[in-house]
Amino acid sequence: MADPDDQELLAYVEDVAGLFARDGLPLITGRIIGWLMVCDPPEQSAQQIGQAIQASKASLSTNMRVLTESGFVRTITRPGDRVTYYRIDDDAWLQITRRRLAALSGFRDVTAKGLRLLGEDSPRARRVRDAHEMFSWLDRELTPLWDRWAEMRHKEKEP
Amino acid sequence: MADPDDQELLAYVEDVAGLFARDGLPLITGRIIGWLMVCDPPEQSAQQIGQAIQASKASLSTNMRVLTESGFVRTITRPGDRVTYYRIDDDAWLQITRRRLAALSGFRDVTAKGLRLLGEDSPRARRVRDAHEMFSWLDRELTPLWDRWAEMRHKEKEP
DNA sequence: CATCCAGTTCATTCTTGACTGAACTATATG
DNA sequence: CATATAGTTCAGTCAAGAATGAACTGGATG
Repeated sequence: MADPDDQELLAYVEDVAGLFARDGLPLITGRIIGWLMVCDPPEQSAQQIGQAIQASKASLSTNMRVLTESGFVRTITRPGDRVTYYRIDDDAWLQITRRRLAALSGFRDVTAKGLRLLGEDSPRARRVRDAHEMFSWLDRELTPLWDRWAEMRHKEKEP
Repeated sequence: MADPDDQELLAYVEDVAGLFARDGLPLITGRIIGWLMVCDPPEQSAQQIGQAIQASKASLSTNMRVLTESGFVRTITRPGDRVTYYRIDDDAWLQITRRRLAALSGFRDVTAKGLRLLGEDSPRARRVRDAHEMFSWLDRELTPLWDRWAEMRHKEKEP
């Protein structure tokens, strides 16, 4: 438990990668995130990551760029050291989740457009109208939802 | 507005298809849903759908099966008529959204597994632990969230 | 300056799965 | 019964994009 063997660790990394793969993300991207969640130390060079998950330098380069640009992974550099180290952002999962939920705004926008196209009150627009009401409601729920999370987190730190 | 021209309609169908494509769903699947949201009448045969969105009989057959099996589309049949008509389910978007949110339970399960692997209280598990707390909390929020939706909907019908 | 190596870029390979045509099954109609 | 057509199935085609090897860039070191 203090030191889980590599095989278990890698199996777990595959589990994490599987989560992302279901949403169409490349396996390697998911593996990197999975590895950065459990590796020791938390900071790893591209080479270390590549060895752990068996991926090429080129793949690492591409994927690390995507992950850092999207804010899920942070880079650590030291003067006099060409090597860049990567660490999962503390809020990576929060951000992933928030973005997934925020994507629902896209649905609401499309239903809104549909209403304009068919006429807000036309009988033909009923299907679009029903969906639009649901997405609008959900969107309004999301802000207070994340407010509650922030509040809860705040309380935990100062009990 | 009463009768939007075909070009606008098809452009809109592509918008809807785009929403689904972002999650890795085939374009045709999204087009079918999009078309069934705006078509007149709401019931359409596979042939009608195929003509509208320019897809083959074979594609229609496969996709209609997937969509009906997952409960997003309902079939309508009439005695003495070999043709099956399809209609979008009234709760299709609700179901799609609920399933998307429910998928977050998968994340929670994986973080739970991670904690068992690394040891709940070990410093090394901190990253997984933080994520697990967030997903657990979110999962607990979802039930009351959908309860509120049911309640709101109920009130609308009986003011 | 020469060397070494981290990291990037790009052309290429390869896998995956969406989509279709065509053959086939089954049901309604004259 | 013969015909026409709705719907299924399946082998084959094709495109998208994930992953890589190899060539290249640039900073650190002796």
